Amino acid sequence: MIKEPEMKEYNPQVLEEKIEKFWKENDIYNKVKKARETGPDYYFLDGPPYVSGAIHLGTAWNKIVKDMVIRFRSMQGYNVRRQPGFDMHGLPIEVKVEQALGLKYKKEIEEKVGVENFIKKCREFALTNLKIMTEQFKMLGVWMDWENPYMTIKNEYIESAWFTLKKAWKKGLLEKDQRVLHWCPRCETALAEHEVRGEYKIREDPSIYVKFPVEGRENEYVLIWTTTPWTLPANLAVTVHPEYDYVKIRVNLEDREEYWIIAKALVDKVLEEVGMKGEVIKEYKGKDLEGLRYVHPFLEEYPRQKEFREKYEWAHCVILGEHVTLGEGTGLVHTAPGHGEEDFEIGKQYGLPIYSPLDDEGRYFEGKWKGKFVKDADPEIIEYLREKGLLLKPSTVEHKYPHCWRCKTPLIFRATDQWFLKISKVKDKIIEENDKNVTWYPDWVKIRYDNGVMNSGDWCISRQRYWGIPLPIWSSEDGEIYIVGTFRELVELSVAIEVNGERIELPESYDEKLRVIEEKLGPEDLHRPYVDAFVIKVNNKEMKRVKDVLDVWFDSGIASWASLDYPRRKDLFERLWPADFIVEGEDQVTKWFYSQQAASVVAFDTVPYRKVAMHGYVLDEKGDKMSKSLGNIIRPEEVIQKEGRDPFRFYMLWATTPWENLRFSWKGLAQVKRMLNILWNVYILSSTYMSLDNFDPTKLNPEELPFREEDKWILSRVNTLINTVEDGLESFYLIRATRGIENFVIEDLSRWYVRLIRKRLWVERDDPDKLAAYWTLWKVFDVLLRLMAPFTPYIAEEIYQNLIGAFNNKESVHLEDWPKKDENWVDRDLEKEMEIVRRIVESGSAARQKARIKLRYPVRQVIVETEDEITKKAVERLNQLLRDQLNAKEVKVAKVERGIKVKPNFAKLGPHFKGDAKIVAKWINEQNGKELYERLMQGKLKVEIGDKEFTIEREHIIVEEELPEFLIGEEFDHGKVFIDKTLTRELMMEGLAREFVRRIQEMRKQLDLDVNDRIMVYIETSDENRELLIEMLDYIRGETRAIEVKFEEPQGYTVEWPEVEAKIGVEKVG
RNA sequence: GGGCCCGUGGCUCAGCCUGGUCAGAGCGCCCGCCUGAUAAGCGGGAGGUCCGGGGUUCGAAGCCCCGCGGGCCCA
Repeated sequence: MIKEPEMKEYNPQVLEEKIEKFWKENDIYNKVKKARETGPDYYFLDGPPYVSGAIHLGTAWNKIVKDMVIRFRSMQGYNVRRQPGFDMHGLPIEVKVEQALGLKYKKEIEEKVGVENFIKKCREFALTNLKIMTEQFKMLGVWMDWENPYMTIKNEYIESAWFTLKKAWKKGLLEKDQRVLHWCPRCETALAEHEVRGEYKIREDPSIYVKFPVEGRENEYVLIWTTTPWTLPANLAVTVHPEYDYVKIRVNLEDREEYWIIAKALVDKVLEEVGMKGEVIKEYKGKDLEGLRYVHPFLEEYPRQKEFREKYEWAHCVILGEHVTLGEGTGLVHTAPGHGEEDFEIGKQYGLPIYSPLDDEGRYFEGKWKGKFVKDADPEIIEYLREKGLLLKPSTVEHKYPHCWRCKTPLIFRATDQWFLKISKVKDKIIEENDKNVTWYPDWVKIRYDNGVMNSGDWCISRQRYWGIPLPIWSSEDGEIYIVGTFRELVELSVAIEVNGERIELPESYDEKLRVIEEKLGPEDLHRPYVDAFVIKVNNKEMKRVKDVLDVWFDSGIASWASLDYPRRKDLFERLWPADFIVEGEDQVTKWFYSQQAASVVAFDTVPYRKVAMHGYVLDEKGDKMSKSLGNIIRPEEVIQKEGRDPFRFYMLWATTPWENLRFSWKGLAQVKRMLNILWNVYILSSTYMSLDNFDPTKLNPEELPFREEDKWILSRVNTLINTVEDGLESFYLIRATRGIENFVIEDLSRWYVRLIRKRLWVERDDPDKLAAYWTLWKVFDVLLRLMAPFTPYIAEEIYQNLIGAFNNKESVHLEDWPKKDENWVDRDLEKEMEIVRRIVESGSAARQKARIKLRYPVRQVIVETEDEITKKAVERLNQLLRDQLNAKEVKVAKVERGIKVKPNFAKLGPHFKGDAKIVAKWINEQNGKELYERLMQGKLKVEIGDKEFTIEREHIIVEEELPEFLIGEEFDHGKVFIDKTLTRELMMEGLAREFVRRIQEMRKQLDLDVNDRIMVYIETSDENRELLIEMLDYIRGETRAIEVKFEEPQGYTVEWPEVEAKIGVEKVG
């Protein structure tokens, strides 16, 4: 049974709390899951947010999208896997914990607190943040398995990573290699490409030109330029482009002449910068310079350089490289293979040593500046070069320089030993598999993605840190390695464990071993330092673990199978993998979308998801990023507290096409809230009447109900809406779904349908006409609430509970099936006609306004003038509706006869007839306008006026249409609408009666009477009014639920109404 | 420097794929209406070089090219 609604006003916060409670008490979430258990599987994979501790609008947007998709698919009947995930390892947490423990250097982790304690703190920190974030997500109404999230720190998960790496190893895709990488001297670890992305910041560095003396030639130099003087001790060559032109120039110094070798194109620029003059004396091609030897500036200071000079053929020589550009510098590039990517590559080609005299903290470990941090060495090196006379005009330059994404320390390039996944070998496979199996939303993201894949190199997966998945790589003294795939394998292969420097031999049998291990190391925990303790024996060689941990991006990259606990558990993987759908922000295109495909192709030779969608960023109202420094951060909690969860959710899916950035605007949110408020009002209206009449849709047979055209129309519209919403969701063009709903609620349902049926609802007794309207409203809600449930789960539930649930035998709207379009109700023509009718009503209202006739006063007729066939049909079929809405006694299609008024066009007459213009004008004014117009439309007209002959043309007159005075017209899309403003006595009577009714209603309201209360009405008014009203008393009684209307001294509640010259009294009866 | 995306009234955005009904909506502003959805609702009005410039076409906000500005990613 439909109850009178408890809350008359839409208050999201109160409503949402109530619904939360309802869901909780009745365990609706689990019932929804259970209801779909037998449906086809749908593997939704949550991209794991990093456990930073607080969600922001972007993360909220992300989860709202996901929740909507999950609810939608679930209603469609899928058994949706909805496990949330969290990314819990990695440097950010280490940095936070280091701060909390007051540690300044990496060393202190091992020396001061110990790895075990450190790991413990990291775990606690990650778990605490996970809890906080879970609560925040729940608060958004996101229905996921919060009790059972996947966590990258669990043993099962870690083992999954081991399994993957073992696969890579077996396929020859895991290699140790020396590589020049970004290195953070504070965190003392290498960083991968993707960790440096977006971390380039403007920074001021030295900019110097340095002269390298050419060996065996007096005063001759090759000229190089650098912004990292600290790399000069590691210089091993100078690279020139083989095809570019180079020159030797003679430069005059105070006491001598010098010869510099430099790129031809840069001569003027460099000379200007160093403030000298010179002349070209010789030209070369770059390739002619190959092999030219120079004297390294720090031969004495770095004895190793002397060794290199002797041992390597190409050391301290000019070499050739295609990567040289003429954008800046001298065209001769200082090359240090230990400190630059391209330097490294070209160095390898020429067989040069990879020299990098730095330790992990970025200090020289040998040479003149031994113990000095490189950036601190810069000024000293510059000064030293000056003393040696090798420096030219030092200055500084502002350029983009990469920084550590966690601690913001400037990074250095450094050659180190690292472990790599050889993605270069499977790149083509990634692109191919992606092409074959994955649908991208929107489709052009695929182009962006492919470009990203083609640009990426091998994946450096090792980090010299603690809080991460330990690399399962064990290595013997002579460098042989073995990759352990599971914990079981580790135990099986182990021969000893090392605890606190003490070696404990392990027994033979597996169970015995396990017992000893547990006794000495505690329960299984595949983190450091636990795993570091194992000594294994393979091929009769003892091996110890390589101390590195994994890049966190690898953690999330394996989520599609690791979250299923594969391979420790097989069934889920076999049933579900690959994932059906993932969706993340646009920064993930070359990150998570990529890391997953890369890891998956390595492990399984194919890609791990089928559909992938991308959304944008959340910006502030002005389009700026939200940041602490700008002070423009808006927290999700704040939004929810101020406006509510449903408005927030709907807004985020409504504000913009999902792949574009969303400018968060309170005004936009208010607009959405208003829409929901309107929906709420329609609900209040419906439920109030329905409860009063004990309406029960199950007791009616819709086939027997006398539906009016407007009923059929809104039922057609709501069925069409199913398509709109579904298409929007399927194509991830979410705004089409949300705007479709908004438009339906505001325009179709509230502004039009409710307006049309108002009077029918007010009728007493069980009028079939009223019941048809009830049933229609009810059906519209039945469909609409299901369509809205994924977007606004709370309000949909609240309305559903009262209006629908009891009759559908469902406990919650979220247990309902997604509605199916009922073609029987769809009537395209009717929808078109109604659209036209609305336009006609609008124009009719505008005409009324022009004529100053209030809607309360009926008009005799409305004439629609049109040539459009659909319009003609519409006026015919929807005639009653038009009459009601326009408050007209008759509405018809007809041609309005117009008079034609013709006036002389002086602007044309003057120049043409000169002095006679006035005579002609006078003549025109004397003619019958219509006749003259028609004759001129035929052609020119020769007339005699007085004794002269004139030729009059069409342009000499101005034609005005003259409407009958009683008509007021207004245009609409397909023609014109005319209001007949003739007022008859009958029309006056009706209008006046309605004026009185309105005022009596107003008084009922002031008295706070119930809809059912009966009243007595007393009217004191002018004789004319009384005379007009006397015939309308039945009508007035009916409208106001009055038992009697008397023209006598007002009694009871009495009000003066000067606008209608009346005093009215209202008295409640009974 | 490269790839992809975006640039429409004061504000937030549709429309662009499939060129042609005067370029749409909401908010804000101005003027009205309605009054048992009512601390709501409705109508009307003013307001736009559709980033700029070329081109294709009978016709371009829409298609193509070149710029400018913004975003993400890469270098």
